[in-house]
Amino acid sequence: MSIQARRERERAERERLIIEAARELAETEGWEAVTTRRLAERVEYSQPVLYSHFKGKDAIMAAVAVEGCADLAVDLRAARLAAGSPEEALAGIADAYSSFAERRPALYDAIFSQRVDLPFATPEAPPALQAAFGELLEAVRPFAGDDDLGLLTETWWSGLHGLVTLMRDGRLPREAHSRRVAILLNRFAH
Amino acid sequence: MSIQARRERERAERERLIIEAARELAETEGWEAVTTRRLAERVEYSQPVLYSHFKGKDAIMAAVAVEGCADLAVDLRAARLAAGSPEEALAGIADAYSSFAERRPALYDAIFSQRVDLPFATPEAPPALQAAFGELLEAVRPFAGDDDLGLLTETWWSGLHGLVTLMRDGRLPREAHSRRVAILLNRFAH
DNA sequence: TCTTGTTCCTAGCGCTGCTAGAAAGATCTG
DNA sequence: CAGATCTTTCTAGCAGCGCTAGGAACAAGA
Repeated sequence: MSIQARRERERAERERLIIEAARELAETEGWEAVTTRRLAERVEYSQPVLYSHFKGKDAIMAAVAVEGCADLAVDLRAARLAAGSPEEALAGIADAYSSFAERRPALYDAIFSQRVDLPFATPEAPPALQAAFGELLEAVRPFAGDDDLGLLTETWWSGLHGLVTLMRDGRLPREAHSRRVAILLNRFAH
Repeated sequence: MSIQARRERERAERERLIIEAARELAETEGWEAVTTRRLAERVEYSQPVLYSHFKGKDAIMAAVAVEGCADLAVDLRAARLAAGSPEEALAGIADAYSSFAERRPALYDAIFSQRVDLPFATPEAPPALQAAFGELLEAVRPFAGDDDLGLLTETWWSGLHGLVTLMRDGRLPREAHSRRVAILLNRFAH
């Protein structure tokens, strides 16, 4: 019994090590630098070990994404709770969201941009993901009016996501970001 | 003189052939199927020939993107001109945009999602790109009010882009797309 | 101490984007 | 028409990728 337990503990530990190494490597050098070879070298095991933990590279990215999402949820929650009014809350969330995408682009990519098979808008979605979306939802709620809250939140979120990704890929000029966010806010928090 | 001219003409023809082959391959099998080897095989030349026309695979994708953008601009223009009112025009543009992204995902990706070095929000941006953005701009103009038209258009476009990409990557449920677009319209065309 | 079962690594497959250097072809000169 | 030149194009290969089969090394129970 105890032997089995120790083994499982060690396995779990190593899995954490892999995820952490992948996250670090992605955040410092970008996802294109995260290869199975470099990852294996970092955790000081051979490549095939990675495949005994994860189905493939995509699954590793998905794991990193889920973890990153928890961080995002924390940020969003803090921003929302620090606000003094619904308007402030929505603005704060928008800021926190932008800031997360700016500070941790690799994480943001893994969660929202890279093609990675994570269940999203379903009950099977990871709790961290649901938590993050829940924060957006609560911030939007005061402005729902007659609109469906879920759909409205998705639309607002899409706006933020679009602004953030288009800017980050050089398709929107960086310097006007906050003004664009302000416009979006104006249109959703009347 | 004439020899030189013929050579240049043939070169230009071959370049077109490459771009067309890349677009076709991408549209039928996705960008991950567009490899330099398969592309070379399609145009019935060896790989190195591709590199005498383009700096690399990214440059080929950029060329396809620019062409695709011209198509998009045509679609948007048609939608705008067919409308009977500013509200209809904006809704029509949104529809045409969504439809383009849905019908030609590879093209949409090359233009707006893939990391490809195209100058965007600058005077050096390809005319096709400026034309497409111009259509959005004209559709948004009637609703600008006190907002800066350029920034407002960018924000509106970001909303559309977010909706489209998040849906396409499975992060938003497909079936409610039109309702989300309607919400976005409501918020921008009051 | 030997056998069993698990864990892990070495080596390799088929692919990628890209390029050096040789071969082949077209063009101009004697 | 023959030979030299210059351009174009191809063959072959590099270093890297994600991923995996098969055997070596190790730990556990008899």
